Amino acid sequence: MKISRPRGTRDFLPENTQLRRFVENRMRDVVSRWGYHEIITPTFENLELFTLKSGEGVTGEIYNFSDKGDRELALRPELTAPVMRMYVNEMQATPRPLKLFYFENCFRYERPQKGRFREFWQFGVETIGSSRPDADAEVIALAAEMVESVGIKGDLHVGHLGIIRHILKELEAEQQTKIMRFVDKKDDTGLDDYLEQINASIELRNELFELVSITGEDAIEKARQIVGDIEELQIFEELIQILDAYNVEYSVDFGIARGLDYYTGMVFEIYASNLGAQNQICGGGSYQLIQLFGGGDVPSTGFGLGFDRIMEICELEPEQKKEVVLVATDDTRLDAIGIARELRRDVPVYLDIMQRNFKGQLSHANNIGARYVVIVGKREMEAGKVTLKDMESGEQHQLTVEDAREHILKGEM
RNA sequence: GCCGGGGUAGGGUAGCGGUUAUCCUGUAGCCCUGUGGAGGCUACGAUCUGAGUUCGAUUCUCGGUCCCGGCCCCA
Repeated sequence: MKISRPRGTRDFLPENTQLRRFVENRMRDVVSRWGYHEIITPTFENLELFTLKSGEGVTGEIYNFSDKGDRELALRPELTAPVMRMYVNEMQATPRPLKLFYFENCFRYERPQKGRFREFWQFGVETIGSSRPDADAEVIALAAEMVESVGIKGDLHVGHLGIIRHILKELEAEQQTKIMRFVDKKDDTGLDDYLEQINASIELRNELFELVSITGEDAIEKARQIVGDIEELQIFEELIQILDAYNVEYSVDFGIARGLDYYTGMVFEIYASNLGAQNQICGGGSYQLIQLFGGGDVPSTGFGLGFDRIMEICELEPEQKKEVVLVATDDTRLDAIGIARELRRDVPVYLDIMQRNFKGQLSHANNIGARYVVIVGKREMEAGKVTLKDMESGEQHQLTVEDAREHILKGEM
């Protein structure tokens, strides 16, 4: 009987894995150069960690289970909450701000479709301890650079929840949430109907529609005409100035609502084309979660990148390793191991373990696309040398092991 | 949770009521025990699953499951 993969999971074959690691390392390079440090949290947590902050619908997608001690656990559906939990548990006395990143798999019980799986990878960044627009801008600029670093042209939208909330502040919390949902979905007719239903004032309606449709260079000015010179707008303006200094391309979009309610101020999203319905590759903003988990009143800003979606559209190609196949005969098999050990100091060496004959080894080298073959035969051993063969041109020379190694490293013959 | 389209060797496919289930590719080996890629030969290897209809199902019907896409959702 054949056992298949669980639904929504994937196997990554060598070629694909190599590409994934390559892309991952590109992004890792970027965050490291920005002074962020990697952390690892557990694959599973107490279920409560994830149910505490989220609303209905969300909890239904958690992979949860009880263990043999009847503890209610859950495979992490995301990493922001675990990171905040970690901060509260053991990093509260660390000098602020903290600049952290992670690259881990997450699990959600959802219907798989393009760019969406039950096990997926998230690359994320969190800064903890600064409520300044400087932190927000840095995080946005970092996200933009990471996306760019893997050759993706993303469409970055930046907004601020404080501004739309200012318009809605007279309404009940529940009504605000509903409105934000419509705004986030860009569902204007649904929004209009809802405003009608709750008897919203004409002013509010006009302001709201105007605000979410603002675009262009003078977005801040336009917003100011609608909501007045409120504090949130000043902060947002400062953020925009810093973003300009980073030389990041973006559009102001007050219609970003980010679905959930724990975001407090700045919010942003990055979209990519060619991804069907799941075109968002990155989302983030500033939030307050630490108090919820029993810590102090510490502001944070962060984002998560959907790594699998990035892989879906990423066109990078990793540099091909110059793999060398060592070909030996029966009587030189043991000598070959010694030579392999020398070469392996800096080139990947493939050694036969099938006791294939000479021809078979060469043929296999050809099949796996080896660039070079190093022949270790009786004749070579007697001369104290090896034969280096270029599989593309067929050219070959007898050289010392050291010379062969240098030729291979330089990629020449 | 809802709506479409699909599942035949490892990969790609043909057959659409009765076949030894087709072909290509792959892998292993031989022809060929110190020189790969071509060719020939041999071996390996498949009807997603369960029920029903039928003398007979890979083929038709229904359920399940998995894949692909869309809706909902998306921390």
